[in-house]
Amino acid sequence: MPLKKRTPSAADQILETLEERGYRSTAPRRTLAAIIGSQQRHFTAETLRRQLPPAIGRATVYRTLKILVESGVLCRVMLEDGDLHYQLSHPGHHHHLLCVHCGASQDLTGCDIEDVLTTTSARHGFELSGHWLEVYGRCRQCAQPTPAAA
Amino acid sequence: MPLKKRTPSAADQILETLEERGYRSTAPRRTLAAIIGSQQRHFTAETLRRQLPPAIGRATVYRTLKILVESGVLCRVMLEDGDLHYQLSHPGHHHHLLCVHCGASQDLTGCDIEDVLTTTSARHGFELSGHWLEVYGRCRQCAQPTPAAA
DNA sequence: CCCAAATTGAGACTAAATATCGTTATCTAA
DNA sequence: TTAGATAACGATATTTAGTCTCAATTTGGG
Repeated sequence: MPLKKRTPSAADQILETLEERGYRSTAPRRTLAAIIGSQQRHFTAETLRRQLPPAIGRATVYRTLKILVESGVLCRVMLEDGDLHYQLSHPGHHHHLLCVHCGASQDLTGCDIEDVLTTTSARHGFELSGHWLEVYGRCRQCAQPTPAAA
Repeated sequence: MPLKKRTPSAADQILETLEERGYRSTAPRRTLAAIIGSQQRHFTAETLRRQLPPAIGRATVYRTLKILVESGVLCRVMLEDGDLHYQLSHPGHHHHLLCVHCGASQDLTGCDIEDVLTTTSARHGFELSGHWLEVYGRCRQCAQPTPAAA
C-alpha cells in the first residue's frame, strides 16, 4: 500500500507557520506544537504547562504563546470570569461564541458588528480604533433539556 | 438663608445603595465612597488604594469593590492592554466607548448590538446568555489634529 | 565544522488578587 | 443604654499569572 498524502496535522501547521516567520525549529517548540495541536478546547497558559514535560520552562511557554498569537496561529479569548484562554485561530478578525457549559467555541460569522460599531461610534464623535467582543451562551447540545427525554 | 436641598453627591448615593442592600455603614466604606465618588475616570483597585489612607487594608478595598459591582454602583471595564478598571455605572446594561488617549468613557447608546447578537447566535444554534464588549477609539477632542491649528 | 545569533530554563521578581484569622465596630433588641 | 451576635476590618501569608535576567545550550548558514 503506497503512502497516502495526509492532511497536515495541526502541530505541523503550527511549526510550518513558525518556520515561515523565521523562527528556528527547536525541540521545545515541537513539543509545544504537538500539545497545542491536540487541545480540544480553549486553554490557559498554566493548564497547558501542566501537560508539558517539566523540563520546558515557564518562560518558554509564555514566549511561545506570545509568538503564536502574533503569528495568528492562536487567538486569545476572555472568559466570563476574566480568565484569559487561548485557542487555535481561524484567519481574519472574528469573534467567538463560547459555550459556558462545555467550553466549545464557534466563530461568529455573518455578523456585521463592525459596521454597526463604526456608525454608532461616529454618532458619538468617536473615531473607532478597535474593540473586544466575546459572546457567551449554550451551544446546541448543551441547550438541549435532556438528550432523550421523550 | 435657608438650607438648600442639594442633589445627593455620588458618595451619598453609593452609601445609600449599600444601606438599602443591608450592608453596614462603616468608616472605611464612607471613605471609599468619597474617593470613588470623586474619580473623574475609570480606575484600578490599586490606583484607588493609593489615594486612600494607608489604614484601610487591601482586603477592604477589594471586598468593597466587589460589593459595589454586584450592587450596580460600579462597572468593570477592560482596557485594551487587559487592565481591569472600574468606573461609576449608569443603570442598565450598556457598553462603553473608551478613549485610548485621554481615558474618557461614554456610554454606547442607540446601538442594537443585543438584537444583532441574539439573531446571529440563534443562527449558530447558540442560546445567548451574555456578552462582553468594549470599544476603543479617540473621543472628539483627542481626535482633533491640533486644537487651534488654523 | 564553526560560530554568531537565537533560544532555552532556572529562578528571582512583580503585580493583582484572595484567604486566613484574631480583633474591632455596628446595630438590634432587650 | 447596653449587651452580644455578627458583620466588617486589617495584617499578613499565599496564590496566580506573568515578566525579566542571564549563563548555558542549540541551531543553521557558510
